[in-house]
Amino acid sequence: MDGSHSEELKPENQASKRRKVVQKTVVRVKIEANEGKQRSEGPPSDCWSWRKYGQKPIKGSPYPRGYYRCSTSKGCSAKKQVERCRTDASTLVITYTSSHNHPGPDLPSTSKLTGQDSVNEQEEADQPTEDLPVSPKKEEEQPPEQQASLVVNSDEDEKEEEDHFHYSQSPFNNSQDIIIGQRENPFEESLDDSPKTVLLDEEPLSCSSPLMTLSALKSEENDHFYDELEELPSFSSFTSFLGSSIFDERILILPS
DNA sequence: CGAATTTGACCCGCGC
DNA sequence: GCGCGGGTCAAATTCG
Repeated sequence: MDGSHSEELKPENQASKRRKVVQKTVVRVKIEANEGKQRSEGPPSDCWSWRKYGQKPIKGSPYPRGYYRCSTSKGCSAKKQVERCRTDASTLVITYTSSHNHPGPDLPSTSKLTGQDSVNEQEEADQPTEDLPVSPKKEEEQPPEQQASLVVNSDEDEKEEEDHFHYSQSPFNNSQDIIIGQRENPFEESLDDSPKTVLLDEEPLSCSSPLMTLSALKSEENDHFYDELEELPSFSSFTSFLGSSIFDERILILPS
């Protein structure tokens, strides 16, 4: 009844899911320093709002994978996948797909940032449902050095996974270490009721942080840049700047 | 009442 | 050609 005509109703959606050459950013968040205290929750991602649109158990992993979509903007095709390392429950693996087509949730440029103009921020508002303006470009010519590192080969990382979090200190060539609000994982809610309350540094706070600025900037002016390389040398600074408890690893995955 | 979340079902790509 | 796994959508439910 519903599967008859429905197939022709969402051709694009399904097609979008196909293994096209979309770039993925894998962020590994090691949660351990906070232990026991701030187990509130909190998508370590950015301060954007994510709406969960699905969850599925992953083969070989005792933990399910959650699928989130950017709810800040309806036209935003930014997606995020949150899962736990099957070998290390303390390691949260977040995979970002696509990028945001709009500025932050509520901090477009209100902040003084670096004083410099953040560009006209948000020039999107053009392609609401259209394809991502930054995806279909030409990611076929990525520097080989990018995908050559550790990180997930797309399907062979399962065995490396264990070692990954170990030597997350990969060269700046392809990965930057950034620190973002670390906290328990969303899965906690399943085990615990998860009050979901802001205890200490909540997302909003992070937004004000330079990190947020980076993200926002990246989405706005580095839009095209982000889809090509996403090389944020500045991140390195942040690493040293915040480097302390947990470590974040941003890996750009470029399927050839 | 509205928005967000949850769960199930469906579909597609890939491997064997 | 069939099966498996992964990903997304849609409808229902729950919370604010």
